[in-house]
Amino acid sequence: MDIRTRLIDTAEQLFDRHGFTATGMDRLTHGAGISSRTLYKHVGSKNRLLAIVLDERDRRFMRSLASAVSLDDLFGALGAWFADEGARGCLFLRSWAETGGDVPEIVEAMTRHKARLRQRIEEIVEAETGRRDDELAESILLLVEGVTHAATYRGSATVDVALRAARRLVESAMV
Amino acid sequence: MDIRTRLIDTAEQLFDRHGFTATGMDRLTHGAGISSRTLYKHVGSKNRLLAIVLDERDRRFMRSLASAVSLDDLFGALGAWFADEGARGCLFLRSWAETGGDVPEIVEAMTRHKARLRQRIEEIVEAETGRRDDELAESILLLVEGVTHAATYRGSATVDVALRAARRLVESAMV
DNA sequence: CCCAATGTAAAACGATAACTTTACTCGTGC
DNA sequence: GCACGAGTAAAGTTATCGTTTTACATTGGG
Repeated sequence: MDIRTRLIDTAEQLFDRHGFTATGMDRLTHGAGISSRTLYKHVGSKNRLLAIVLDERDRRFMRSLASAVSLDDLFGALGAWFADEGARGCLFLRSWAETGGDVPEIVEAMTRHKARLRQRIEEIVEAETGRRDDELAESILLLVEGVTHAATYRGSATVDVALRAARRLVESAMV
Repeated sequence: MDIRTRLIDTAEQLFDRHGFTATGMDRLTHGAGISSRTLYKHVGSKNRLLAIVLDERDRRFMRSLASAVSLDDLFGALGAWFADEGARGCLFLRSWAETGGDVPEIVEAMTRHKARLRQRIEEIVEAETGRRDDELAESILLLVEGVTHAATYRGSATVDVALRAARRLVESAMV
Protein backbone atom coordinates (compact mmCIF):
# COMPACT_ATOMS: atom_id res chain seq x y z
CA MET A 1 0.00 0.00 0.00
CA ASP A 2 1.39 3.40 -0.89
CA ILE A 3 2.35 5.97 1.70
CA ARG A 4 -0.42 8.43 1.07
CA THR A 5 -3.15 5.79 1.30
CA ARG A 6 -1.61 4.36 4.46
CA LEU A 7 -1.46 7.82 6.01
CA ILE A 8 -5.06 8.66 5.17
CA ASP A 9 -6.36 5.31 6.42
CA THR A 10 -4.44 5.67 9.67
CA ALA A 11 -5.63 9.23 10.14
CA GLU A 12 -9.26 8.31 9.50
CA GLN A 13 -9.14 5.61 12.15
CA LEU A 14 -7.38 7.77 14.74
CA PHE A 15 -9.57 10.83 14.13
CA ASP A 16 -12.69 8.67 14.30
CA ARG A 17 -11.72 6.75 17.41
CA HIS A 18 -9.99 9.43 19.48
CA GLY A 19 -11.06 12.76 18.00
CA PHE A 20 -9.26 15.22 15.75
CA THR A 21 -7.70 17.60 18.28
CA ALA A 22 -6.82 14.80 20.67
CA THR A 23 -4.83 13.00 17.97
CA GLY A 24 -1.26 14.33 17.83
CA MET A 25 1.01 14.33 14.80
CA ASP A 26 3.31 11.79 16.46
CA ARG A 27 0.49 9.25 16.70
CA LEU A 28 -0.24 9.84 13.03
CA THR A 29 3.38 9.42 11.91
CA HIS A 30 3.98 6.39 14.12
CA GLY A 31 0.67 4.87 13.07
CA ALA A 32 1.43 5.29 9.38
CA GLY A 33 5.10 4.36 9.86
CA ILE A 34 6.44 7.52 8.23
CA SER A 35 8.47 10.54 9.26
CA SER A 36 6.85 13.89 9.98
CA ARG A 37 8.75 15.42 7.06
CA THR A 38 7.09 12.96 4.68
CA LEU A 39 3.68 13.62 6.20
CA TYR A 40 3.99 17.36 5.60
CA LYS A 41 5.30 16.83 2.05
CA HIS A 42 2.19 14.79 1.30
CA VAL A 43 -0.62 16.69 2.96
CA GLY A 44 0.75 20.07 4.03
CA SER A 45 -0.99 20.46 7.39
CA LYS A 46 -3.14 18.70 9.96
CA ASN A 47 -6.25 20.57 8.83
CA ARG A 48 -5.69 19.61 5.20
CA LEU A 49 -5.13 16.02 6.28
CA LEU A 50 -8.54 16.04 7.94
CA ALA A 51 -10.16 17.54 4.85
CA ILE A 52 -8.57 14.82 2.68
CA VAL A 53 -9.69 12.14 5.13
CA LEU A 54 -13.25 13.46 4.98
CA ASP A 55 -13.30 13.54 1.18
CA GLU A 56 -12.00 9.98 1.06
CA ARG A 57 -14.55 8.85 3.63
CA ASP A 58 -17.32 10.48 1.62
CA ARG A 59 -16.24 8.57 -1.50
CA ARG A 60 -16.17 5.29 0.38
CA PHE A 61 -19.50 5.91 2.08
CA MET A 62 -21.25 6.94 -1.12
CA ARG A 63 -19.81 3.90 -2.88
CA SER A 64 -21.44 1.71 -0.23
CA LEU A 65 -24.78 3.29 -1.21
CA ALA A 66 -24.08 3.29 -4.94
CA SER A 67 -26.40 0.43 -5.87
CA ALA A 68 -29.16 1.15 -3.37
CA VAL A 69 -32.64 1.46 -4.94
CA SER A 70 -34.84 0.73 -1.94
CA LEU A 71 -35.23 1.46 1.76
CA ASP A 72 -34.00 -2.07 2.44
CA ASP A 73 -30.82 -1.36 0.51
CA LEU A 74 -30.33 2.00 2.22
CA PHE A 75 -30.68 0.82 5.79
CA GLY A 76 -28.98 -2.46 4.97
CA ALA A 77 -25.93 -0.51 3.82
CA LEU A 78 -26.04 1.62 6.95
CA GLY A 79 -26.20 -1.46 9.16
CA ALA A 80 -23.23 -2.97 7.32
CA TRP A 81 -21.29 0.28 7.69
CA PHE A 82 -21.87 0.36 11.46
CA ALA A 83 -20.89 -3.30 11.74
CA ASP A 84 -17.67 -2.77 9.78
CA GLU A 85 -16.61 0.63 11.01
CA GLY A 86 -18.36 1.08 14.32
CA ALA A 87 -20.92 3.73 15.20
CA ARG A 88 -19.49 6.85 16.78
CA GLY A 89 -21.71 9.47 15.16
CA CYS A 90 -21.13 11.32 11.92
CA LEU A 91 -17.42 12.09 11.48
CA PHE A 92 -18.26 15.06 9.23
CA LEU A 93 -20.46 16.75 11.83
CA ARG A 94 -18.01 15.89 14.58
CA SER A 95 -15.08 17.37 12.64
CA TRP A 96 -17.10 20.46 11.82
CA ALA A 97 -18.11 20.94 15.47
CA GLU A 98 -14.63 20.20 16.85
CA THR A 99 -13.12 22.92 14.69
CA GLY A 100 -15.90 25.36 15.61
CA GLY A 101 -16.88 25.84 11.97
CA ASP A 102 -13.71 27.92 11.62
CA VAL A 103 -11.80 25.85 9.05
CA PRO A 104 -13.13 26.49 5.51
CA GLU A 105 -11.84 23.25 3.97
CA ILE A 106 -13.64 21.23 6.65
CA VAL A 107 -16.85 23.21 6.40
CA GLU A 108 -16.79 22.57 2.66
CA ALA A 109 -16.07 18.85 2.99
CA MET A 110 -18.96 18.56 5.43
CA THR A 111 -21.34 20.55 3.22
CA ARG A 112 -20.42 18.56 0.12
CA HIS A 113 -20.98 15.26 1.90
CA LYS A 114 -24.34 16.23 3.32
CA ALA A 115 -25.56 17.54 -0.03
CA ARG A 116 -24.57 14.26 -1.71
CA LEU A 117 -26.24 12.22 1.01
CA ARG A 118 -29.44 14.22 0.72
CA GLN A 119 -29.38 13.82 -3.08
CA ARG A 120 -28.79 10.07 -2.81
CA ILE A 121 -31.73 9.65 -0.43
CA GLU A 122 -33.93 11.57 -2.82
CA GLU A 123 -32.99 9.16 -5.61
CA ILE A 124 -33.68 6.13 -3.45
CA VAL A 125 -37.05 7.50 -2.41
CA GLU A 126 -37.91 8.13 -6.06
CA ALA A 127 -36.82 4.59 -7.02
CA GLU A 128 -38.93 3.15 -4.21
CA THR A 129 -42.09 5.20 -4.76
CA GLY A 130 -41.94 6.07 -8.44
CA ARG A 131 -42.16 9.80 -7.85
CA ARG A 132 -40.22 12.69 -6.35
CA ASP A 133 -41.19 13.67 -2.81
CA ASP A 134 -39.08 16.29 -1.05
CA GLU A 135 -40.87 16.08 2.25
CA LEU A 136 -40.56 12.29 2.34
CA ALA A 137 -36.88 12.43 1.39
CA GLU A 138 -36.25 14.95 4.15
CA SER A 139 -37.90 12.76 6.77
CA ILE A 140 -35.92 9.72 5.61
CA LEU A 141 -32.80 11.88 5.96
CA LEU A 142 -33.87 12.56 9.54
CA LEU A 143 -34.11 8.83 10.20
CA VAL A 144 -30.69 8.23 8.63
CA GLU A 145 -29.14 11.02 10.67
CA GLY A 146 -31.00 9.77 13.72
CA VAL A 147 -29.86 6.17 13.44
CA THR A 148 -26.28 7.28 12.78
CA HIS A 149 -26.19 8.92 16.18
CA ALA A 150 -28.61 6.76 18.17
CA ALA A 151 -26.68 3.63 17.15
CA THR A 152 -23.76 4.88 19.25
CA TYR A 153 -25.67 4.30 22.47
CA ARG A 154 -28.63 2.08 21.54
CA GLY A 155 -26.82 -0.49 19.46
CA SER A 156 -27.35 -1.85 15.99
CA ALA A 157 -30.92 -3.05 16.55
CA THR A 158 -31.89 0.59 16.06
CA VAL A 159 -31.24 0.17 12.33
CA ASP A 160 -34.23 -2.15 12.06
CA VAL A 161 -36.42 0.33 13.92
CA ALA A 162 -35.34 3.02 11.48
CA LEU A 163 -36.10 0.81 8.49
CA ARG A 164 -39.59 -0.01 9.76
CA ALA A 165 -40.29 3.67 10.51
CA ALA A 166 -39.11 4.61 7.01
CA ARG A 167 -41.46 2.02 5.48
CA ARG A 168 -44.36 3.46 7.40
CA LEU A 169 -43.55 6.97 6.25
CA VAL A 170 -43.45 5.77 2.64
CA GLU A 171 -46.76 3.96 3.03
CA SER A 172 -48.28 7.01 4.63
CA ALA A 173 -47.06 9.19 1.74
CA MET A 174 -48.37 6.79 -0.91
CA VAL A 175 -52.03 7.13 0.01
CA MET B 1 -24.26 35.45 39.82
CA ASP B 2 -21.98 33.27 41.89
CA ILE B 3 -18.61 32.13 40.66
CA ARG B 4 -19.42 28.49 40.14
CA THR B 5 -22.51 29.23 38.06
CA ARG B 6 -20.62 31.78 36.00
CA LEU B 7 -17.83 29.29 35.38
CA ILE B 8 -20.17 26.50 34.31
CA ASP B 9 -22.17 28.79 32.01
CA THR B 10 -18.99 30.08 30.38
CA ALA B 11 -17.60 26.58 29.98
CA GLU B 12 -20.82 25.28 28.43
CA GLN B 13 -20.78 28.02 25.80
CA LEU B 14 -17.10 27.64 24.97
CA PHE B 15 -17.20 23.82 24.84
CA ASP B 16 -20.31 23.95 22.67
CA ARG B 17 -19.04 26.60 20.26
CA HIS B 18 -15.37 25.68 19.93
CA GLY B 19 -15.08 22.10 21.18
CA PHE B 20 -13.77 20.64 24.42
CA THR B 21 -10.14 19.95 23.56
CA ALA B 22 -9.78 23.16 21.57
CA THR B 23 -10.89 25.25 24.56
CA GLY B 24 -7.91 26.07 26.78
CA MET B 25 -8.04 26.77 30.50
CA ASP B 26 -7.02 30.39 29.91
CA ARG B 27 -10.10 31.00 27.78
CA LEU B 28 -12.22 29.50 30.52
CA THR B 29 -10.68 31.59 33.29
CA HIS B 30 -10.76 34.82 31.25
CA GLY B 31 -14.31 34.09 30.09
CA ALA B 32 -15.53 33.51 33.63
CA GLY B 33 -13.39 36.34 35.03
CA ILE B 34 -11.69 34.18 37.64
CA SER B 35 -8.17 33.01 38.37
CA SER B 36 -7.01 29.52 37.49
CA ARG B 37 -6.46 28.78 41.17
CA THR B 38 -10.14 29.46 41.87
CA LEU B 39 -11.21 27.32 38.93
CA TYR B 40 -9.28 24.34 40.23
CA LYS B 41 -10.57 24.85 43.79
CA HIS B 42 -14.11 24.69 42.41
CA VAL B 43 -14.06 21.89 39.87
CA GLY B 44 -10.75 20.06 40.27
CA SER B 45 -9.95 19.34 36.63
CA LYS B 46 -10.96 20.06 33.06
CA ASN B 47 -12.60 16.65 32.68
CA ARG B 48 -14.65 17.14 35.86
CA LEU B 49 -15.65 20.59 34.63
CA LEU B 50 -17.01 19.02 31.44
CA ALA B 51 -18.89 16.37 33.41
CA ILE B 52 -20.46 19.10 35.57
CA VAL B 53 -21.34 21.14 32.49
CA LEU B 54 -23.05 18.11 30.95
CA ASP B 55 -25.05 17.35 34.10
CA GLU B 56 -26.18 20.97 34.28
CA ARG B 57 -27.10 20.98 30.59
CA ASP B 58 -29.11 17.81 31.06
CA ARG B 59 -31.07 19.42 33.92
CA ARG B 60 -31.79 22.49 31.81
CA PHE B 61 -32.74 20.49 28.73
CA MET B 62 -35.04 18.15 30.62
CA ARG B 63 -36.66 21.14 32.34
CA SER B 64 -37.50 22.53 28.90
CA LEU B 65 -39.35 19.27 28.21
CA ALA B 66 -40.88 19.00 31.66
CA SER B 67 -44.42 19.95 30.72
CA ALA B 68 -44.53 18.32 27.29
CA VAL B 69 -47.47 15.95 26.81
CA SER B 70 -47.73 15.88 23.00
CA LEU B 71 -45.63 15.71 19.86
CA ASP B 72 -46.35 19.41 19.35
CA ASP B 73 -44.91 20.17 22.76
CA LEU B 74 -41.89 17.96 22.17
CA PHE B 75 -40.83 19.36 18.83
CA GLY B 76 -41.91 22.86 19.85
CA ALA B 77 -39.49 22.66 22.77
CA LEU B 78 -36.75 21.38 20.48
CA GLY B 79 -37.32 24.24 18.03
CA ALA B 80 -37.16 26.75 20.87
CA TRP B 81 -33.95 25.17 22.15
CA PHE B 82 -32.28 25.44 18.74
CA ALA B 83 -33.45 29.04 18.39
CA ASP B 84 -32.09 29.97 21.83
CA GLU B 85 -28.92 27.94 21.95
CA GLY B 86 -28.09 27.20 18.35
CA ALA B 87 -27.87 23.79 16.72
CA ARG B 88 -24.42 22.24 16.69
CA GLY B 89 -25.35 18.61 17.32
CA CYS B 90 -25.69 16.84 20.64
CA LEU B 91 -23.07 18.11 23.10
CA PHE B 92 -23.23 14.83 25.02
CA LEU B 93 -22.40 12.70 21.99
CA ARG B 94 -19.78 15.19 20.87
CA SER B 95 -18.10 15.20 24.28
CA TRP B 96 -18.20 11.44 24.42
CA ALA B 97 -16.67 11.12 20.94
CA GLU B 98 -14.07 13.83 21.52
CA THR B 99 -12.76 12.03 24.57
CA GLY B 100 -12.77 8.69 22.75
CA GLY B 101 -15.10 7.13 25.34
CA ASP B 102 -12.10 7.06 27.68
CA VAL B 103 -13.31 9.35 30.48
CA PRO B 104 -15.70 7.51 32.82
CA GLU B 105 -17.42 10.62 34.22
CA ILE B 106 -18.26 11.77 30.69
CA VAL B 107 -19.45 8.36 29.52
CA GLU B 108 -21.73 8.27 32.58
CA ALA B 109 -23.08 11.79 32.03
CA MET B 110 -23.84 10.90 28.41
CA THR B 111 -25.50 7.60 29.32
CA ARG B 112 -27.61 9.21 32.04
CA HIS B 113 -28.79 11.94 29.70
CA LYS B 114 -29.74 9.59 26.89
CA ALA B 115 -31.62 7.28 29.25
CA ARG B 116 -33.61 10.23 30.61
CA LEU B 117 -34.36 11.48 27.10
CA ARG B 118 -35.54 8.08 25.97
CA GLN B 119 -37.73 7.79 29.09
CA ARG B 120 -39.22 11.25 28.55
CA ILE B 121 -40.11 10.43 24.94
CA GLU B 122 -41.80 7.24 26.10
CA GLU B 123 -43.95 9.27 28.50
CA ILE B 124 -44.87 11.78 25.82
CA VAL B 125 -45.81 9.01 23.39
CA GLU B 126 -47.95 7.42 26.07
CA ALA B 127 -49.65 10.75 26.83
CA GLU B 128 -50.31 11.29 23.13
CA THR B 129 -51.60 7.82 22.27
CA GLY B 130 -52.99 6.55 25.55
CA ARG B 131 -50.81 3.45 25.57
CA ARG B 132 -47.20 2.36 25.86
CA ASP B 133 -45.45 1.63 22.58
CA ASP B 134 -41.73 0.90 22.71
CA GLU B 135 -41.26 0.68 18.97
CA LEU B 136 -43.03 3.98 18.40
CA ALA B 137 -41.04 5.68 21.16
CA GLU B 138 -37.81 4.41 19.66
CA SER B 139 -38.67 5.79 16.22
CA ILE B 140 -39.61 9.17 17.72
CA LEU B 141 -36.24 9.10 19.46
CA LEU B 142 -34.66 8.58 16.04
CA LEU B 143 -36.47 11.66 14.72
CA VAL B 144 -35.38 13.71 17.74
CA GLU B 145 -31.77 12.58 17.36
CA GLY B 146 -32.05 13.16 13.61
CA VAL B 147 -33.39 16.69 13.84
CA THR B 148 -30.79 17.57 16.48
CA HIS B 149 -28.04 16.84 13.99
CA ALA B 150 -29.72 17.69 10.69
CA ALA B 151 -30.69 21.13 12.02
CA THR B 152 -26.99 22.02 12.05
CA TYR B 153 -26.85 22.03 8.26
CA ARG B 154 -30.47 22.11 7.09
CA GLY B 155 -31.77 24.86 9.32
CA SER B 156 -34.68 25.10 11.71
CA ALA B 157 -37.36 24.28 9.12
CA THR B 158 -36.31 20.67 9.64
CA VAL B 159 -38.08 20.73 13.00
CA ASP B 160 -41.43 20.99 11.23
CA VAL B 161 -40.56 18.09 8.95
CA ALA B 162 -39.68 16.03 12.02
CA LEU B 163 -42.97 16.93 13.70
CA ARG B 164 -45.02 15.96 10.65
CA ALA B 165 -43.12 12.68 10.29
CA ALA B 166 -43.68 11.93 13.98
CA ARG B 167 -47.43 12.56 13.55
CA ARG B 168 -47.56 10.12 10.66
CA LEU B 169 -45.75 7.46 12.66
CA VAL B 170 -48.25 7.89 15.50
CA GLU B 171 -51.21 7.69 13.10
CA SER B 172 -49.70 4.62 11.49
CA ALA B 173 -49.26 2.98 14.90
CA MET B 174 -52.81 3.81 15.99
CA VAL B 175 -54.58 1.73 13.35
C1' DC C 1 27.64 7.30 -13.26
C1' DC C 2 25.48 10.58 -11.15
C1' DC C 3 21.52 13.56 -10.32
C1' DA C 4 17.14 14.23 -8.62
C1' DA C 5 13.52 12.50 -6.10
C1' DT C 6 11.88 10.41 -2.03
C1' DG C 7 12.43 8.77 1.96
C1' DT C 8 14.53 8.56 6.99
C1' DA C 9 15.90 10.11 11.96
C1' DA C 10 16.23 13.56 15.12
C1' DA C 11 16.70 18.05 16.83
C1' DA C 12 14.79 22.55 17.19
C1' DC C 13 11.05 25.85 16.74
C1' DG C 14 7.83 28.96 19.45
C1' DA C 15 3.47 28.30 21.29
C1' DT C 16 0.46 26.44 24.30
C1' DA C 17 -1.42 22.70 27.08
C1' DA C 18 -3.21 21.43 32.00
C1' DC C 19 -2.06 22.25 36.35
C1' DT C 20 0.60 24.01 40.77
C1' DT C 21 2.76 27.25 43.60
C1' DT C 22 3.98 31.53 45.73
C1' DA C 23 2.85 35.77 47.65
C1' DC C 24 -0.56 38.92 48.52
C1' DT C 25 -5.42 41.30 49.40
C1' DC C 26 -9.66 41.52 51.10
C1' DG C 27 -14.15 41.27 53.72
C1' DT C 28 -16.64 38.67 57.52
C1' DG C 29 -17.49 36.68 61.93
C1' DC C 30 -15.95 35.64 66.50
C1' DG D 1 -8.92 43.39 66.37
C1' DC D 2 -7.42 39.70 64.31
C1' DA D 3 -7.65 35.12 62.24
C1' DC D 4 -9.40 32.85 58.44
C1' DG D 5 -11.57 31.59 54.18
C1' DA D 6 -11.87 33.00 49.49
C1' DG D 7 -10.35 35.37 46.14
C1' DT D 8 -6.46 37.60 43.05
C1' DA D 9 -2.15 37.97 39.88
C1' DA D 10 1.58 35.92 38.00
C1' DA D 11 5.39 32.95 37.63
C1' DG D 12 6.66 28.20 37.25
C1' DT D 13 6.25 23.07 36.01
C1' DT D 14 6.34 19.47 32.95
C1' DA D 15 4.72 18.12 28.73
C1' DT D 16 3.07 18.26 24.26
C1' DC D 17 1.38 20.77 20.40
C1' DG D 18 1.90 21.56 15.04
C1' DT D 19 5.53 22.58 12.13
C1' DT D 20 10.24 23.31 10.16
C1' DT D 21 14.92 22.21 9.61
C1' DT D 22 19.28 19.85 9.26
C1' DA D 23 21.84 16.06 7.78
C1' DC D 24 21.93 11.75 5.73
C1' DA D 25 20.41 7.16 3.09
C1' DT D 26 18.34 4.88 -0.73
C1' DT D 27 16.95 4.25 -5.43
C1' DG D 28 15.61 4.56 -10.42
C1' DG D 29 16.33 6.84 -15.05
C1' DG D 30 18.94 9.59 -18.62
